[in-house]
Amino acid sequence: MNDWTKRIPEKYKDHLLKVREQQLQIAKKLELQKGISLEEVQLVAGFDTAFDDENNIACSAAVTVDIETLETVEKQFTYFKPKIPYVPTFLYEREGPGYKKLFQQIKEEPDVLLFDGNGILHPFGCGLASQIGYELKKPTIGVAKKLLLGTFEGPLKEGGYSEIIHHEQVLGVAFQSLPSPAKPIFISQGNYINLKTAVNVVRFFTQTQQFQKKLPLPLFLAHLFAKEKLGKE
DNA sequence: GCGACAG
DNA sequence: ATCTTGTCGC
Repeated sequence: MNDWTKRIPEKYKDHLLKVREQQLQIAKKLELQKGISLEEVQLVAGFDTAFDDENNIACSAAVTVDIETLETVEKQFTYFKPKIPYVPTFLYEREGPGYKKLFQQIKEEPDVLLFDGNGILHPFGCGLASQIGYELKKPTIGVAKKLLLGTFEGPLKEGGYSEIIHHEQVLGVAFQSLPSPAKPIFISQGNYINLKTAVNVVRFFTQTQQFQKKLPLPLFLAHLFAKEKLGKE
């Protein structure tokens, strides 16, 4: 049995243990069977955050891309002060405030939101993407660069994928978006979307470009934009 | 038994 | 996440 409470700083323990309860409650209410279908997806927004610990400031950015034309239709950003440090399994507590503020600034309603991190691929079934999808009532997908938990059959060939299993449950998919030396990315459902659609959306945005990228285009662009607005090209 | 641990 | 040079491979 893993103990995910051991790395919680004493200072934040009271608060984070309450958040843990919320995660467990939200996990039960997620819509993961039906939700949006690929045909209904037109605008996809990628969200990412860059940090400047020196000045205790962070910048969250969102870039919305049209799935048909691959054109950027909107870019937004906002600054905010992180309230807690990064604690494994509580990423939402650190980056969530920036995303909620940012979402309100978006004018053209996206159909799907992509986040750096996990959805249900989380020890309590409720990662960053799921928590936000629940609060905003929007279809969301989590895309992580490192595996938080679970196992999958590898090695993967370029373009190949494999289910991520944990406690005999399929919690996501490992997808080899780039050739061999590179590690795969880990896709999981946030809310209001099924795994198949989530994987198709991410795959689409990593392959339909002239230059292959590890992360789906909206996330790649949001990452650049957030860093740019923090003055750290 | 200890430790792993999204960004 | 972020700090950063050289270095390996196609």
